Amino acid sequence: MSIGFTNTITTRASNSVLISPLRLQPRPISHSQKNSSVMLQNTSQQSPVGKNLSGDTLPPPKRKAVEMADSEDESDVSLHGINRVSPALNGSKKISKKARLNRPPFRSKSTANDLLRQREELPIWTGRETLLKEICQSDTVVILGETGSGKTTRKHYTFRFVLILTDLLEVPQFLLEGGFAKDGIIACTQPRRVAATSLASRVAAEQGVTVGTTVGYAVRFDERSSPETKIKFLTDGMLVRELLGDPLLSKYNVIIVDEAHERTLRTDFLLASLKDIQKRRNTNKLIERRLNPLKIVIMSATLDAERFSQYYNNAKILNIKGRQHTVKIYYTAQPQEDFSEAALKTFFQVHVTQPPGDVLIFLPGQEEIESLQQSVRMYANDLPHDKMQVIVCPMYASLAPSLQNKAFIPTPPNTRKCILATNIAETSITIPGIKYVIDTGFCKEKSYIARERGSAVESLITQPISKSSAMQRAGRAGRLLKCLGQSPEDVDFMDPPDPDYVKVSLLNLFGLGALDSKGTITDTGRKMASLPLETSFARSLLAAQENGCTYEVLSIISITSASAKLFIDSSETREAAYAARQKFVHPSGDHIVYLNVLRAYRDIAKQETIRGRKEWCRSHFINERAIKESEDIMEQLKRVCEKLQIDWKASSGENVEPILKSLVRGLHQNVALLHPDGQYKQIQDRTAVNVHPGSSLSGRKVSCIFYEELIFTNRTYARGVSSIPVSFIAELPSYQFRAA
DNA sequence: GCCACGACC
Repeated sequence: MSIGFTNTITTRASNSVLISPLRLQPRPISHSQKNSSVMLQNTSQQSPVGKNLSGDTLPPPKRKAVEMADSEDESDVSLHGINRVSPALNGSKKISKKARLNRPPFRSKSTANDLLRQREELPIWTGRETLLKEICQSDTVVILGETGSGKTTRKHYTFRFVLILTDLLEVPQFLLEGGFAKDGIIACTQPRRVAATSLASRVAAEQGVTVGTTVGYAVRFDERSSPETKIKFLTDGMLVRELLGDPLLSKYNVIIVDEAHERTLRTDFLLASLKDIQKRRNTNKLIERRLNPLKIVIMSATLDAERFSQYYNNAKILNIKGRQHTVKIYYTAQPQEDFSEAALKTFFQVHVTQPPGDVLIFLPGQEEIESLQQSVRMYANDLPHDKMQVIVCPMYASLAPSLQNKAFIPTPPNTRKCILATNIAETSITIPGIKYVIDTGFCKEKSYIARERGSAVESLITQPISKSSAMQRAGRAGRLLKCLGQSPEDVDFMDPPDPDYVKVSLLNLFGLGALDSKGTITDTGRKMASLPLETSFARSLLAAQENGCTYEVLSIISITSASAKLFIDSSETREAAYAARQKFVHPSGDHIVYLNVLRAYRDIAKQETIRGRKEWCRSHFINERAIKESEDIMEQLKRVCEKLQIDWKASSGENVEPILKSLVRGLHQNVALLHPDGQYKQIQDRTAVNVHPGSSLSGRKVSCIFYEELIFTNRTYARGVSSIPVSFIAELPSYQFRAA
């Protein structure tokens, strides 16, 4: 194995196990490459799905099952067929350099007609009629894309790439072409924003329209749809939000729930709501009111399909077998100590030995991506001139959108794109032209551990549950009188949340004033549910309305709701950053610091150029992206406030008392008192908390603190901490619970 | 005297 750069990796290898040249093991996903087949078959009645998945022993198709020999050579591996430039290149393993250079940029070729021809070659097309017929006949259909023989997680990822991006993407278009959108919209929900937006662009291109016309999308802060929109991709959270305003989702004829197997609380809640809505809409009474029956299409990639089917009254399961070997996956022969280095080597091995095609590398996080990005660039520069160029595209959620887009830009001729992604791309990103996937295997393991740790933490778990049940209550309350007073225990979840957590969260909602003592939603609760915020901050905002400081509290909430951290923090710059931050400090603690930063930035923004703002942020170690995101959130919150007739302009000026009072109202459970032994103890259960060293209150002792969240590492740390007089908490319900 | 990552509204 000769890779010129192997010897030059020294620094990191010296203190880790030196990796001998990697033995690559290309493992096709499908166990039966040569004759992989397409099955579109109803399997729900007679045979359990599991049998079909476990091997090739599918029962003889009862209905219209279609089998098709795989006509594609294995080396033709374009997702969507996008990088299939000319038929001459198709399927040929060796592409001459000349041919590569002659490749036209594919964008000019990607007319809707070309795309249609490519689409028609997809396996799922052979089962198009069956699929439409089934959806026509049944209220609910479950589409299962099978994962092939082995079911390791890694294979699973790749499977999703292939099937969802090629075949399952056809489903909304079939429905459109099959007339399901004549007087209503076909919705397709996605768990992630980037999936919703990129799928919309892809389908728009295939339909030969621009995004926002027939094909559109809706995600937070970004909606591109119009009255003519027929296929709408949206995040599941967005659809839940629409539920609040339109409890029967009346403008939708079909709702496709993609990636249903991911089973977050949001999707579970959505699935339960859809089931309920379908029951209501598909009764005669409502048909009289001219509401179309609702069709539900569940797309799942796992054996969960059977459970989905049971949940929806034995809905039919359509089993799609697709070309599953269109992406090669490479593992290293042995587990690698230094996965970054292993990934680097593997990439260049692929690069110098394999035919054109882009490479996707999964890495655990931003840091690893940034470092690997540098390494790849460095080594790519040293490659002989007859090798392909390398373009490195980082891809992680907190990356600026413009930089993220780089990965979606078609790869120029004689070039290989190297996409470095976190598990943002794990499921449903549409990156055309990916041919090789290198999975360090690390991101999954890491996140698994994190999740275990997370689930041990009560406060982290109960939060989303409480939010969801608040919404659910609001959604139900909005429906009509008669649904009022339904308790969340009555909602027909596939897997009901742990009753203990439900109890805790209901108690919290009661403490926030969102529920009355009978468990009925209050006006306050209804308002809270219509704010796109955690329940705690939603309550803080309403308190701010009473206290006349909505502007300040909105600002603070916006900062804390942004995904990026406000302060840039790394061990090297920590001291400088600390010094720069001093000009924003306030004796009360972190929340007023946020406010001060935001105020300062807004002043700067008024007079400075974009470059000036950047420079200001840099010199103060402030993350401008966090500020921009928070200003986006603020704008959105302002609009919601206007709808709810909350005056967002009310300001308490320099008086911080009402601000802190409002914040602690929502965070009433996150309060700790200083005990004589010098430790802070939570008022609820008297367990000890420590102020996080990153907090401006670190090292100071004050009598009473409240905080945004607890982080459990070696010790229990409170982050986002402010000091308040003890008198502020006397009237808080949690304090009264404690006394009682 | 300090641990992530990712996702949604």
